[in-house]
Amino acid sequence: MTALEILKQHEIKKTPARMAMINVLLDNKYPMSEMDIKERMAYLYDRVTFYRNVQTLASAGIIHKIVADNTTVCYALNICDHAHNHTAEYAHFFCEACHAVICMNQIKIPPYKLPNGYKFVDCDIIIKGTCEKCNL
Amino acid sequence: MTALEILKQHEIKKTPARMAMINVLLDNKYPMSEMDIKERMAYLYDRVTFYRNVQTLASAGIIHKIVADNTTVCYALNICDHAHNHTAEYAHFFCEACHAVICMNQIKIPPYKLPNGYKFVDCDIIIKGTCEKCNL
DNA sequence: ATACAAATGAAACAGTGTTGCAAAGATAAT
DNA sequence: ATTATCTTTGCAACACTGTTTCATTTGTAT
Repeated sequence: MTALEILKQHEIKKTPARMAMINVLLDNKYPMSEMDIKERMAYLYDRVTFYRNVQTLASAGIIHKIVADNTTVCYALNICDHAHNHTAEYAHFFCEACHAVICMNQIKIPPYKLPNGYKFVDCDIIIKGTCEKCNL
Repeated sequence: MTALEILKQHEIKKTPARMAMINVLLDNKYPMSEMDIKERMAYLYDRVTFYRNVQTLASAGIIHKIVADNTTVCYALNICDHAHNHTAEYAHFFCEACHAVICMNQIKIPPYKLPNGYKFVDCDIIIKGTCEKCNL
């Protein structure tokens, strides 16, 4: 999937800022922070445009936001090799040592039973600890 | 449990700022944001002191931080009516309409199996939706 | 009462996310 | 091709969150 194909498939207009953003995310396997993305977008980067496109791409289902911690927010493409099911959701791992955010494909979000009157929309699971590399 | 008893039990020095903070949390059942707490602490409030005491009280196990969303962070006492087990952890519900953060005692965090090499420390589950009151 | 360590408050700063507005770019119709 | 329209962009300005530094104050044990 190229950035252009992704945009066309979701009927979102192709703009340089969006193309650059998606391409940066395509080039990296792991979820990236605003800073990570900014560093790789160079002159095409404007913070307001970035946040507006985060909104646009997220509500189109192209990317999702991962809040690992209130000071660590990452963005990742919704392309999962292992499933085409866009509604399936997964836990994320946050390494407290290197601050990497990693998608835990193995850990799916179960169907929680909320008390009467509550409506479920979404669920985020953040598992904190130390990652493979940091445990060596 | 009074604020003083809580501090003594954890061998944390009694100071006006800490007493006020714990008392505000004792008076409210639901997790509170910095703003919520500030509004109820009046002249005793200084932001730096607040954040330092969040650290102190959290690492002593008196309070815990709940990151409902990157722009919604709440703090709550670790007093659970239903259990003395401090290591047990629960999911939290975040109402997208009124932004209330509610402890879901019913939903415990299961023992997730991480891939080899990963070390588990902690886990946060945030369930998003709309609450009782907002669904009326 | 004193002495020492811990806690506080103020100023300054960095990062994140938003709003308003004018300019630029894309789209469609004539 | 030209105009009209709508979307997107980029900039300035702002609000909020969280941290660092440092001088001063306070708590507590003796």
